[in-house]
Amino acid sequence: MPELPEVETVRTGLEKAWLGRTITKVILRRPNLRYPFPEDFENRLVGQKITAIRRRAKYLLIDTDGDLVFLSHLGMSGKYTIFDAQKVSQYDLNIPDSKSAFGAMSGFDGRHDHMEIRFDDGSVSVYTDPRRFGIVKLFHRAEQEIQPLLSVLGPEPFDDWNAQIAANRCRGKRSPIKTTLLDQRFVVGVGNIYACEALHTAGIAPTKLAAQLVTKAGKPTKALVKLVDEVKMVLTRAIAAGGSTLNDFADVEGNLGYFSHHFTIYGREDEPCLKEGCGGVVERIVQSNRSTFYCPRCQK
DNA sequence: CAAAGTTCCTGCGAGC
DNA sequence: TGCTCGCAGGAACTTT
Repeated sequence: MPELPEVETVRTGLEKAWLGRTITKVILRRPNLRYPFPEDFENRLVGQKITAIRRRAKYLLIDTDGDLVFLSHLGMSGKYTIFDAQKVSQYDLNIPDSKSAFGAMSGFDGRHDHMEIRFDDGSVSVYTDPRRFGIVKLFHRAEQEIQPLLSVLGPEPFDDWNAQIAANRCRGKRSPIKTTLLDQRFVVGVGNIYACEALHTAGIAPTKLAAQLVTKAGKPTKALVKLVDEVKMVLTRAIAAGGSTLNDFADVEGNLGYFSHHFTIYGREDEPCLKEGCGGVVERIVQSNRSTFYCPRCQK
């Protein structure tokens, strides 16, 4: 569940469950996700009190009072499920650490519950990730600047990004604009779904070359100005939708997924374009090995 | 067959 | 012409 809006929703949920709490135990049920878990990960976290939950791009950055930063990326299928103390009391936590006590959760058998974090208030958070594309790192706060994963990132869409900055990046670029949107050096947080959505709303063909959205003078075209605006809009709306589903976050069901009811183009191949008066039919193409959904009629 | 993400490798074109 | 550099596109990771 991992584009910026979903990560931001998770961030808010974790803030609610973790902030001010102290970690009493960490259990890992396998040696790695995408990368090996950090050296001595469990012991270093025990006794640490959570002082902030931040987000950078699609990364969650959890600060502790011992000046550690616990970095968590959800990959494609990672999620956290929060069990409060009352819920936890329904489970037997004294079973061997190698086995998840939360097997009944989310319809899974617990096989993919790779990490368990217990807190001093009796709550337990379980990280589940079937595909294991997720990432976990642990470093000192002072080392954050030199983290390779973070140092390559481009601007946050809301804080540091505008049409001129986008134009500077698009200038001379021979990649399609869809591919460019997915490039986290161009702008962070946009993934396959919201890239499709923003291009549709902005009326721009995903195959259009990035360079075509910049004038000879290096200024953004009207289309690029609109696109930058639509990216921010679609992300804002999705965050708002996520915020409204936050109650579900603490639910044992843990069904915090994409806010798919709001998609106007993604996943709608062969269905009618929803743009007012367009009458086109949604097509699916593949760009850089990713599906792109668009309307050939209203996206030029 | 496809899937919401990211890194790494290869191959190609531009330029010296 | 030949080599190097940088960029663009694709494969790979994994399970359902």
